Amino acid sequence: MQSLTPLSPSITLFQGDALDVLRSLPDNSVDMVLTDPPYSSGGITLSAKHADPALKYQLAGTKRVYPTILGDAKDQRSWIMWNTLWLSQCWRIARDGAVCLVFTDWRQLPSLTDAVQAAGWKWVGIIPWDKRSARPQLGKFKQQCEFLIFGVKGHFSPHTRQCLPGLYSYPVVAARKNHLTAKPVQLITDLLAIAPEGGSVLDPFMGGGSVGAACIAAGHPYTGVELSQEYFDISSRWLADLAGLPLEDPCA
Amino acid sequence: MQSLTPLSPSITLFQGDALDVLRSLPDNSVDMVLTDPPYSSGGITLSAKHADPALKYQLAGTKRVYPTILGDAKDQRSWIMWNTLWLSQCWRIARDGAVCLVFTDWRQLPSLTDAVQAAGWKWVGIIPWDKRSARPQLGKFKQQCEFLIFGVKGHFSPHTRQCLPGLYSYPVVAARKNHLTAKPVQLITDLLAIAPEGGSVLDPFMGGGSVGAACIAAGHPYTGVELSQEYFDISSRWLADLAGLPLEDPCA
DNA sequence: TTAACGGATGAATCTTGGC
DNA sequence: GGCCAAGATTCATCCGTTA
Repeated sequence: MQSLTPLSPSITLFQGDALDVLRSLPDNSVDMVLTDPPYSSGGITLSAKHADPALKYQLAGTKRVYPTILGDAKDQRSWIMWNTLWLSQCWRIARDGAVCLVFTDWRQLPSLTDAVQAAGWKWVGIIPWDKRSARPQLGKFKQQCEFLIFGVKGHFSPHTRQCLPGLYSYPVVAARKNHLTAKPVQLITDLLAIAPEGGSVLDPFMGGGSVGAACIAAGHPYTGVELSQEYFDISSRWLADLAGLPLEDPCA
Repeated sequence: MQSLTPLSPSITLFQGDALDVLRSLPDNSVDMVLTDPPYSSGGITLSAKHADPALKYQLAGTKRVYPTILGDAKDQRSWIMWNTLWLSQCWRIARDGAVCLVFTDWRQLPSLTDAVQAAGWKWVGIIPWDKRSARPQLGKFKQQCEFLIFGVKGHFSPHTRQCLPGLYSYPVVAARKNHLTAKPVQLITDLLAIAPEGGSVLDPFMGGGSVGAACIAAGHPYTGVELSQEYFDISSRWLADLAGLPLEDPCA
C-alpha cells in the first residue's frame, strides 16, 4: 500500500488494495461513499470472464486501448462476498446518516443489493443512469442504463431542500474518458447533491478519477483508492492538476 | 374460474386465480408474456403491508378511489415462491424463443430476477420505465422508475430489424387510469415491438386491461386473466369496446 | 396558435402517539 | 420496548382551461 498523502489537505489518494486501505481508515470519518467497483460481469464462460476486461468489454476492432483493469475476474459467490467485505469496511468508516452510492450493471444488480444490505447499509433505492448510447441489439432491448444502488447508514436526514431526480441521463463521451468505464464528471457532480455541504467522500475504486474530479469542483474532501499503479498515476496527475497543486514526488 | 371466451377469436379473458387458469392452458402456445403482478411492496410493518393497497400506495388526501387490488399482501418468501409458480406455468405455456416482460418496483427487483430464473427463463436484461412524475422525496432521490425484467425461453431470434431502446419514458396520466397502477397504453405498445408480428400475448394479471388494449391496437392475440370480478368487468367492457364487439352476456 | 395558470396526483415515507 | 394506527408532508410534472 502506497499513499500519496496529502495531495492537498482535502484530497487523499492511496495506491493499493481497497480492502487493505479501508481497514486502515478510522471509524465514523466520512459522509458519503460513491464508487464504481469492477463488475466481474460479462463473459459466459470462465475463461471469457478471466479475459482482460479491456478486451472483454470492448468490441473487436475498437482502436482505443485502455490499461488493464485489475480484480475483475471473480465468480458470483466470491464477488458477492468481496463486495460485502469492502462495503462493511465502508459502513464502519461512514458516519451515522451517511449515504452509499455504488454503480452496477444490470447483471450484478441483485447481487449488489444483497451485498450492500449484508454489509449493514439500509437499501433505499435504485437510480438508473441513462448512458444514452449503448451497443445496438438487433431486435432486442439495448442495455442503455447502468444503475446506482442507494443505501444509508442508520438514520438519514436530508441535507438539501431539493427533491433529487430518480433518473440521470448523461451521455458517455469517449473522447473524455481516461478509463474504459469512466463516468461523466457531471453525473457525479449531480449525485454529490445528496451529501452535506463540504461532506467528505470515500471512493475505494478510483479508476480514472471522475469522482475525485467532481469532489474537487464541488468542494468535498475526497479519499480515493486505486489498485492499479497505472490508473493511480493517471488519476493522481489529473486530480493534482485540477487542484492546482504540484504533484508530490514520492522519491523526494 | 369463469371465462368470457372468446370475446373475439383473438381475445380470451378469464376471471379467476392466475395459477388455476394458467394450469389449464396448453403447452407451447404463446409468443410473449407481458404482465404486471401485484408487487406486495410498501408497508414496513406486517399490518401496514396487509393494508388495502388503495391506502398503502395512495397519498393521504387523494380524491380518486379505485377498486381493491387483490393478492398484494404476501411476505417476501411467499412472494418469491408464488412468482416462481406462475412464471413456471408461463414458461411451460410459452413457445421456444418466447419473451417474458414483467413489471416490478425497485424493492422487489432482485427477488423477481430470482423468480424469473428459477422458473426456467433466461434473464437477459432490466429495462427501466421512467414515470417522469413521482412522489417527492425531500433531499433524497425520487423513486421515478419502475422496471421490466426481461427474460427469454430457450433461443431468442429477433423478429424485427429495429434496435429497441433500453429505457422508456412515458408519463402516468391520472385522468386516464382505470386502475391504481395502470400503465400507459403507449408504453405497452412500444414493448410489443419485441414480439413477432401477430404473435400471441399472455397476461396473467390483467388489471385495468392496458396490455389487452395495446394488443388489440397492434394486432396481437391476447389472453388475459384477472382475479378481481370488479376489474375483470371494467377491463372486459373496455376491451370489448375497443374490439368493436358486443359484450357477451354470461347469463344468456 | 401559443403561453401561462391552477389543480390534481404520485405501486410513500416519516413522525407521533397509543396500546 | 415493540408493534401498530393515524396523520402530516412534499414538489415536479402533466393536463385542461383560460388569457
